[in-house]
Amino acid sequence: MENQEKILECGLTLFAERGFDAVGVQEIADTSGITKPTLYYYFGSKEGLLDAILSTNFSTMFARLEKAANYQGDVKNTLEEITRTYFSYASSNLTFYRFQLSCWFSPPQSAAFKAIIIYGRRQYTMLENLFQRMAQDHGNMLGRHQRYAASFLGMINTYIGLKASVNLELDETVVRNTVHQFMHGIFS
Amino acid sequence: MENQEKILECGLTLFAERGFDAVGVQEIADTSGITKPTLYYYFGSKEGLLDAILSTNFSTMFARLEKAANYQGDVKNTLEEITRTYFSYASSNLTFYRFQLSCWFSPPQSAAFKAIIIYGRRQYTMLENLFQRMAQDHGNMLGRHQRYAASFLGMINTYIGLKASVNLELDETVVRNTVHQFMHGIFS
DNA sequence: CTTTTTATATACCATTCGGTATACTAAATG
DNA sequence: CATTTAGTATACCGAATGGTATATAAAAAG
Repeated sequence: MENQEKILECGLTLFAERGFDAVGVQEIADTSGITKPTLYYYFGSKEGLLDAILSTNFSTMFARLEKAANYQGDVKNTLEEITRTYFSYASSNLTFYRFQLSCWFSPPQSAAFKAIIIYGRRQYTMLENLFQRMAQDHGNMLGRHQRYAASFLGMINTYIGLKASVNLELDETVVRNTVHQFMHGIFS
Repeated sequence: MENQEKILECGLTLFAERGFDAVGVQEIADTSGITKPTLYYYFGSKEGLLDAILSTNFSTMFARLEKAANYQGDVKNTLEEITRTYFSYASSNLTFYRFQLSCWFSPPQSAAFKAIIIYGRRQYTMLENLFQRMAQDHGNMLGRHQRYAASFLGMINTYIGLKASVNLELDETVVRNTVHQFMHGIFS
């Protein structure tokens, strides 16, 4: 494997285990089998490495999500497809997904939060736009797209958390239950 | 204010702003208007200070929660009372509540996570016991207390998150909606 | 009154931190 | 062949890290 990829992979692993601030650049270099100047050659700084880790991993996630968010009139179906995509991506990229969540919940002035905020906003924007399109067909959803986006993503992340903490298998039943429960919260 | 309390307060503020690892002991001492040996006299280590911050703040939260978790046959009422307690505590102790959440989502080998794990477990245990008592009256809840506890707390934290991100007022309506939505997820 | 205990500060420790100046090598480019 | 460019390593930097040995002052206890 190329040195650059090796650094990205080891960086993610170490950050996900102990956190961005607790891992030193030296340790990342040692684990990757390279030296510090090589790391700085590719990523410029420790935060540059974090940015690169988030950027590369999120790009594949967003690619899948944007396909799933293709609303054509069927609310339930679209929300299920998005939920399925989140569950599937989180299941097969659990290290990254958990790390990304830890960044999102990090203190507001921490490096981890500052680095992830654009990707968090991008998820919200995608979901808000989706709920706005849905509201054109369902008047009772109007003007609530922000809350829908936030609570929908919160619910998805709750169930992804259940996978780790209670060994919940994120199968098709859970997908349907999640969306069913969310829509009941909306339409009643 | 006593030096000890001052350190606890400044420590919480700084940790909540930038994270446990990113804040140095020296800065906490300076902000508190004391010197490092004084901090080490009271708390022994940086992690000792973190433990003390969590311990003192959680003790009041658990005191309120355990009163609220007094199930006497009315599921809806009890869950609403717990939700109300969480919302109320989080609203009036937002700095601590957000910091506590950031610790809970921290990487598994980080100091922050190791320090908070016993309080996280205690919340789950309290909720699991509650759902187990409820299952004695409602057979269809049997054997699911772990998932109920995790998803209930997840839903509560999602709505507390909405307060910060979308300015959602956590009033009585939200309390009832949260429990209604959660129970619909259970009973259908 | 002496002694112990509590609470505080000065000054220091070794180690690690993120980051870099410099040199070297191999491959591509002219 | 000469030169540039990409990639890598040695050896170093000042600053900050968590933590402490020691001294001191006041108060409590004998």
